[in-house]
Amino acid sequence: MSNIREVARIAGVSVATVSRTLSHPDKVSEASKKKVMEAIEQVKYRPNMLARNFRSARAYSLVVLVPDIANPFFALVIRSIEQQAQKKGYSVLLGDTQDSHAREQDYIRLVETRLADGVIQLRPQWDQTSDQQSMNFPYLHLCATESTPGPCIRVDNVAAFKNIVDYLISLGHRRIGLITGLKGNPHTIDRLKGYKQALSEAGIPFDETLIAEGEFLIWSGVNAANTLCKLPNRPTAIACMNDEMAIGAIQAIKSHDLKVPGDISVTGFDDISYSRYCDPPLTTISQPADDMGSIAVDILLRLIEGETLDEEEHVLPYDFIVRKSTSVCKAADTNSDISQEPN
Amino acid sequence: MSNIREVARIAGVSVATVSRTLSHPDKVSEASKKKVMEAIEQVKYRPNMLARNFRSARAYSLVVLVPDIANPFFALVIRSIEQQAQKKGYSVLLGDTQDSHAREQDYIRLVETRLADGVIQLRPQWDQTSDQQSMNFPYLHLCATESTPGPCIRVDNVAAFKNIVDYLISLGHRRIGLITGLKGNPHTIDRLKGYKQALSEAGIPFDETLIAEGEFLIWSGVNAANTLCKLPNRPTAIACMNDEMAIGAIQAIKSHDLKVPGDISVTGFDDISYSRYCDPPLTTISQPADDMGSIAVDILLRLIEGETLDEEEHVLPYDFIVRKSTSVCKAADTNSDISQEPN
DNA sequence: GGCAACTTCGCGAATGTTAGACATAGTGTT
DNA sequence: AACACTATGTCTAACATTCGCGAAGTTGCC
Repeated sequence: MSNIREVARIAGVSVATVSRTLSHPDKVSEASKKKVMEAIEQVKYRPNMLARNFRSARAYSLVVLVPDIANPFFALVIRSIEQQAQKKGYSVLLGDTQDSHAREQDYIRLVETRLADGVIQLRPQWDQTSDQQSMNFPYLHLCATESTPGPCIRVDNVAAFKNIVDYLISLGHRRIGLITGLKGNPHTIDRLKGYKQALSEAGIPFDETLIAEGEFLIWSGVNAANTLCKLPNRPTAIACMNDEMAIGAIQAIKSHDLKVPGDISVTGFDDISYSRYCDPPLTTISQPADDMGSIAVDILLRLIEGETLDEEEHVLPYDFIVRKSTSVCKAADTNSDISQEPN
Repeated sequence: MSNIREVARIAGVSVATVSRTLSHPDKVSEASKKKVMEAIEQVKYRPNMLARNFRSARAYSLVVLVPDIANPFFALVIRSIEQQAQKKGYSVLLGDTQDSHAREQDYIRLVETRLADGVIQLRPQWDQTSDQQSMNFPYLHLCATESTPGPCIRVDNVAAFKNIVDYLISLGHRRIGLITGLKGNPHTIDRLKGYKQALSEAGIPFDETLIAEGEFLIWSGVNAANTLCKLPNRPTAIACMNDEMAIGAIQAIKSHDLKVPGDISVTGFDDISYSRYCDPPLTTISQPADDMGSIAVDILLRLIEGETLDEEEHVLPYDFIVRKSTSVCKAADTNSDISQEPN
């Protein structure tokens, strides 16, 4: 396999000139450049990037840690990360951790051993104490929450979820079920906060029995919705903490011979592509997946370059999307304790 | 940052012993190993893998080329690839090409420049002539078709699709619509072949007007199904070349005030997770995504090790999954030219 | 013509690791 | 005491590239 020396020999220049031609073309005369390019063409030379990276002590690659690539929202974000990274000359090392701490550590070791320059973490930070002190390398939380320490990008989950519940209340709903993620998950915590804020502002008492725990997966939405449907006084609306659970919930509700939204309104979160095409199409929150990915790469590269950020936290806007899975509460008059003011 | 020399100094052994401890532990006494490990712990030494890879002329990474990571079937396969690769000590470089030839070439260059050891290609091979002669490095087609050259893994798309259409015919359907992928796509070609085989065996003439072209994306399923529903003599069943188009088709059919499967049966292909939860749940073909991924990694690693394969083509089994989106053809008696024999 | 400033390029060092050749010391076996 | 074996050290080479330094050449200006 041809190397830089052979190219230099054929082009009749020094090894350094070949190197400069490829890495700093502005420092080489046109004549030399031409000779070098011809020699490269002739022997089909491809620079050995392993050597280049070794010499420059940079891997030009990023690790993306994701709990599950099969989650369509994560897939969208990663698609955007990959695109922006490639544009900037970086590769993406995919780390699907399946929520395993050990697997995550394996990928972090890639940075410690110089095989990657930084990490974009898509899993939210569960416990504040554990990791961050040891993360003395470029490390960025995407899909972060209010409690995330260090550099992060996020949407305002509290406000977004409050937005949804406000809307359900404006439709006359008073008994609003909630399908959460796992209890300790920061997204669960933030969105639950939004739910409670909306209820509290409307003067609706919080009712523990209307809360069902899920795991952000379709089947867990099915189970949780089944529980809620069997309540003696079942809710007239169910807000789900993501679209997948909402899709599962819709199926479960239908299996009880109830109509969506006629008997129970349902909402999601994320706006995955299936939300638009399920029956009925889902009212949900859209997060700016593309922007999140590209901004994350830009910020991480600045960290890699050694810049210090003016502000660690970047909060991006979300969209509230009303589709057909929500409607006015038919049983509104039975909850007559509060006057409703639709807008 | 600490290097191997410093560890050797602190442990009071030679550099060679440290290297041996980490790379060939069986050649080092327990006592030395202990000293070395303690020194490593003390200075938080992490071997510089850039140097190791450079020295061994191996990147220990694989490129996975995928047309679109947001396709849930591809996401499943990649999840499996990543898992198996990590188990074998390899990293996965994600290359989402969005069907761009240029982006694909960029990733192939990673192998030419030694930053990756091999490629797993999830896009099927469109034109036989273009690439393969230049692929003189470990290169493996996953999701391949009958016409794929070189090492490949696939299911029998022809037989699988014939299986679906056979089933529809056994339910009494005679006018069976087809929503394809793009015309030149090898998956389209293979599955169309299966469709035609099934019709031909049943003595049903092929009707060009029942074929609608899609792009394997939800919205294209919507458009194609709209076209088929507006036909003067519309089909009683629609076979779709993947689940996403089937999900779109179901929505479109419902928007024409038709029932699925009452008026039109619908089938998919891939068995993505939403197929089980859409309304009605989808009759479809399940491909062994996990096996495909792990087998692909195993084979590619053998190619990287320089082995020659006994057989280049690996055909894996598929499952035919009957759910609720298909039913007996109500209009069967109007197609009375052929006696039906359900099984 | 002389000098400064700039451009272009070659030389040699340096990067961290591993492998191989070989020597040495220690241990246990015959 | 001779031998085999293991564990370890020493030393050198190798990997392909980049970078700092300085030499050589070119241009511009007075």
